Amino acid sequence: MREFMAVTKALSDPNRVRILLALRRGELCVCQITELFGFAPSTVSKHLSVLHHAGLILSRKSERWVYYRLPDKAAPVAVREALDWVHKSLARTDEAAADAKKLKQILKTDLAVICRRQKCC
Amino acid sequence: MREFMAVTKALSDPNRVRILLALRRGELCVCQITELFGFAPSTVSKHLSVLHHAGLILSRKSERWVYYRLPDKAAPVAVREALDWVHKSLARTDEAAADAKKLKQILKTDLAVICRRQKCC
DNA sequence: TATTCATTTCGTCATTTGACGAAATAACAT
DNA sequence: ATGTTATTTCGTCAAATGACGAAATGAATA
Repeated sequence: MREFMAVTKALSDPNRVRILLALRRGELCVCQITELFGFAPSTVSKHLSVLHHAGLILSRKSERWVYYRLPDKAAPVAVREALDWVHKSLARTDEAAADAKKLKQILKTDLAVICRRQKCC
Repeated sequence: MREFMAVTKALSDPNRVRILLALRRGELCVCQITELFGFAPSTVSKHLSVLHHAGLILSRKSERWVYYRLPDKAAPVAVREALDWVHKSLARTDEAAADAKKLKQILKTDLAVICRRQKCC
């Protein structure tokens, strides 16, 4: 029950759900997600922490960056079913399409450039 | 997306999830659920309203009482999958068992008696 | 060793949430 | 009609949530 509620609470914020959808195509680092949403890095980090704590995403550190990704088949059943449900319900929505489009542009740009962009202004 | 978030927000409170589990065996009226949880009737009513708004439960009025129940197969796919996920994940937990046990006692008692019990003390 | 930099943690603030009791509502009983 | 009663709505309050910026962390680089 505790774990289940961690998942439902994680899914109860639309921006966290957007993150799960954005990760569909593969892992992303924090600054890419920050760029996609236009939030402060600390805000994105907190959302990622909630998702991670619920087991809905995994993390990996490489060079300067922390990458987050969806778990593989080995994930607990409850987690896998939750993710399937999210994707089946929302993958074809306008919101997911808009995010996917913006993400495509972000992925064309060098990581270091994106990260530095968030400091100024 | 709006509807999906209505469902996830409804599922993000443990007491609302408990209500969904309690309805597994069949419809219940508000005062039976109130008796089961020990909350104020207004609190239970609010929870039921959130679940109803998300499409996770249906209501029916009969005599003095309002009965709530889980939707049938005709429910939207997103709703049905959410309910399946909840039940598959939690039906066998200790919490669900404890509620089911208490509910069994409540169902033995006359409705009018249960409702009146909530007024006093 | 010191610096840089991506990320996280912490403190603050406005908003939302979940609890309650009191009052309103609506259906039934007298 | 009047009163009873189950449920809902409303207003209030404490606690949780989500946003931010500032400061801390920790790994890579100079």
